[in-house]
Amino acid sequence: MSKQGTSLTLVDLSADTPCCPPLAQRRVPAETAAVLAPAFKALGDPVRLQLMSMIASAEGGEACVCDLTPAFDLTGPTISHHLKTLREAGLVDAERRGTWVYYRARLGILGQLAALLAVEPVLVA
Amino acid sequence: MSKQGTSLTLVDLSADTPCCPPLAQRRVPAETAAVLAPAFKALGDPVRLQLMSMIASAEGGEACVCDLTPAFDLTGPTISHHLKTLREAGLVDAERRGTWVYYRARLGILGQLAALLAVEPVLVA
DNA sequence: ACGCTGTCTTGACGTCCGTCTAAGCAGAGA
DNA sequence: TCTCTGCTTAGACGGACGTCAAGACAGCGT
Repeated sequence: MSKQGTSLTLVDLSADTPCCPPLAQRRVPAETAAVLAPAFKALGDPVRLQLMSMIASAEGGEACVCDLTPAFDLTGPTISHHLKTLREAGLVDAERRGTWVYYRARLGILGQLAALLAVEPVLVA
Repeated sequence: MSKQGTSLTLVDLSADTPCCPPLAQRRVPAETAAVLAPAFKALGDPVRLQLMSMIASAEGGEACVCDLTPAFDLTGPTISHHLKTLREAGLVDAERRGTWVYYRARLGILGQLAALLAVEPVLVA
């Protein structure tokens, strides 16, 4: 987890990096913004926001693509494309188990984004 | 700026609407996603994320365009365009006082977005 | 009143994004 | 092995986005 991964197209955002104080407390540096903005951009589409919610709120924290796809009036490839976007943003993980592919939310990343937007100091249980 | 925001294409997101439980607790409905996604999309650009942070973390909660613009290697109109995007997303308010225009962050909206992303229940003081 | 300074709007251009159809790949079952 | 089902990738197309240069508008100072 050394910080050498600067050439990544993908977001790093390992959960063990506390990442940053609230946006409203200290000005976000350019490099940090460059790393975090793609995550927000990934959530900036209604379909992906719903996908993210369906995955994160699913039983066991994971959802099958076969359950996600029929929830939208979109073709399979389009849903797959959106899931890939979420994956590349580091927001979800994919795992194939037999016939089906399951997606699991990275709650740590989600929590970091929440902390960044938090106005009041966030108290975590 | 006589726009009072009644016929809106703009996001409503009034601070008095609790809006929604955490994304990871209950599935976000399509209409809610359609309203919230533009706010995340607005934060999905490194420049706007920095602008948002600079405004929210500024003294008195507001920042002058004349302070924001020179912080980037971008032209004035481009910064103005990004600020308009933040304004239309309901994330900031603009006010002209004499020569300069000041932008103020809508912390309530920011807090709602944070609450939506929150994984653990958020305790607000 | 006049010009000056600061900000916003307009119009344009290149790139990226969301969506589709068609094709490719991976497992499961017969 | 062959085929069927489920998911992803590839290619294409229309629309939206980020950026800039040029022009327009609003206040201030002389």
